[in-house]
Amino acid sequence: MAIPTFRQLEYLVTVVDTGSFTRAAEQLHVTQPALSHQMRALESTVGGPLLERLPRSVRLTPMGRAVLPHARAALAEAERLHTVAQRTAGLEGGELEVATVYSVSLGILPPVLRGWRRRHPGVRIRLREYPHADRLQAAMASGRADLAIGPAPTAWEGPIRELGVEEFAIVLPADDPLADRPSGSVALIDLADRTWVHYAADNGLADLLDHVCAQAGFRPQAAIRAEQTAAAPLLAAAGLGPTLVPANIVPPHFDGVLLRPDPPIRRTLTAYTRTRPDPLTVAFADHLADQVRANPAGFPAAATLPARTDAPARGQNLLR
Amino acid sequence: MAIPTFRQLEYLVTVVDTGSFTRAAEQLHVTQPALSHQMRALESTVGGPLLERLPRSVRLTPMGRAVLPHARAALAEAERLHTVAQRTAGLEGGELEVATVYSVSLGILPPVLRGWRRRHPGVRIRLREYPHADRLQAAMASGRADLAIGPAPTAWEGPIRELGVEEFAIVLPADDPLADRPSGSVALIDLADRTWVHYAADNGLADLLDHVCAQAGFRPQAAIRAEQTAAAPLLAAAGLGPTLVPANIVPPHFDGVLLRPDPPIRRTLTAYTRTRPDPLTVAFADHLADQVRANPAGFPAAATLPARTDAPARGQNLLR
DNA sequence: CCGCAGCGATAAAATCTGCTCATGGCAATT
DNA sequence: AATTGCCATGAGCAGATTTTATCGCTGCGG
Repeated sequence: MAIPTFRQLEYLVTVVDTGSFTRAAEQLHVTQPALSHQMRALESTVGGPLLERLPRSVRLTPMGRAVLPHARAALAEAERLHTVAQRTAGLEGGELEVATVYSVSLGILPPVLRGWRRRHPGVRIRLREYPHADRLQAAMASGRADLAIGPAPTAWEGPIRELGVEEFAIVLPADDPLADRPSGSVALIDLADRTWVHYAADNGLADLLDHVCAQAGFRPQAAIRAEQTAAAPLLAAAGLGPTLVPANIVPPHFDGVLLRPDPPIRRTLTAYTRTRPDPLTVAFADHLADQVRANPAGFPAAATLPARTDAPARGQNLLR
Repeated sequence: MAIPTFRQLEYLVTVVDTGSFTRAAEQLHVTQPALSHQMRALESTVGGPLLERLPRSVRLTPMGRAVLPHARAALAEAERLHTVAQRTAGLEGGELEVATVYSVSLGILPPVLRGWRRRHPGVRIRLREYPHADRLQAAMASGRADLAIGPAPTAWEGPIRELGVEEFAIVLPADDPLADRPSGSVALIDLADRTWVHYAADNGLADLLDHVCAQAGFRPQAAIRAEQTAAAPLLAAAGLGPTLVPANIVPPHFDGVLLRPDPPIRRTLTAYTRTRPDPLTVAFADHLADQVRANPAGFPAAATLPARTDAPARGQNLLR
């Protein structure tokens, strides 16, 4: 089955709309014989005459009348195709798939997404969350998202963009003996005999907590292992034990206390892709980097952090 | 603006559906480089990458995801276009525009259309009626319909197909002194002193009546000029005066009398087109000729003629 | 009636497009 | 390390599309 060309369909529609081969050829900036040829070719393709050539006009045959609306529709879809491509290239449309770890989607991402939505209301973001940076990296490697945001990947060959440093805090209840230290900081070793609000085994923060405590010379005993990252600071403030969280995921109206670990605990955040990213992904990464630079992921000023709920369900479309 | 080709869109869709360039190329019976080239060309046309090439798979970019549904839709329309063309060529679809004179649409055409509909239920007929054969011919010459049915056109260069002869009858009321002639015929001159049920000036039957009466040696006085062709036999049966009608337009349950004019008055009916007609028009004309040959437009057997109403409005879609 | 304008079809030449074959580079698997 | 899987790129060729030139037909106006 030979298929018509968009060119032929465009010729047909223009001949019908102008009422003549000659005027259609002018309008389309081709010569009349080219148009005549292509009309013949189209008629051969569909298996019958579409136009009756009258001395001073043309007229659709029954087959022509049946075919014309579909010719128009196909051309309209091609036009739409072009329009959505342009809109995506111009950051006015399209959908971006972003993958990240739980803590990032609680911390730095919400204000970033808010800013993005304000500037590019036509672009949708689809977010996928992973509990552990390793799983994020594996998903990204296997083609799961357009852009990953999280701790720097290991042995990654594609483009990596450094966003900044995420700073961690110790959370204690307000009435803890260490809560009102003038320095506002605490050495991990001073919490060695505490039972901790730890994290579920598959959460990357569990590894991090174990690692920094090991470096301080002790192994943290778990009072509870939080399944949801956002629950950890709340449980710690409630007195179940200290916990370690990225400072910027802590809610503003928080009845616990944040102390700086001494020495400080930081983690570099990056945005990375497999290959040279497409324009929309580049634009989003630029926006992300600008926002994080303007609002470093350190200790919160209370006024800058909005109220939070639990992490959104996986794959949920956050915007629009 | 460069436009994509259907081929390129087909390539895109197949790559996405098969998940690989190589398998898509196999499925489409082209080589992989051809496909690779065309994908590159398509991406250049739309202004950005549509596919991310992973080591063992491909993945749509945001722009690719935006574009894909429109690619599918355009291909679907091309397929529909082909389908409707085929259906029209196979007499299963399409719409035919038929032009005729009032008397034909009362007489020979209804059973023809009924038969056509039974055999080709998917084909629609659009009927246009004209009061006079000259107007029918003029309309046809100016491109008004696909096919004309009526008296043979004068000085016509296009294809003409003879259908047969339409026979005329004199209509009188049942109690007319001439009503029960054993011969069942009457010479026009015997009605010379009557006032007639004539036709409106623009009706071709007016010319015909005047012409045949002039040949018989008199000029018919009009008691009334019927605007609707179908009204004439009814008015004559009601006693307003004799009239002359194509025999086959007379209703079956008719309380008037039909007499054969002596000598007989006949008119050749034809189907004609401007140029060599398209397959659907040919098929309809064939059907028409067959039907008229099987049921000549002469004096009716009462059982074969259905009840009738007034002529349908112009341009009304008769079927479906 | 004739000349001219309007209009689409056809042929030949020029140009463009789409495909194949050959090959290279990279990643994954054995 | 060798092999397989997979896409990209370049060169060449055949077919498709367009342009230029011309013809034939119809309609219009003088």
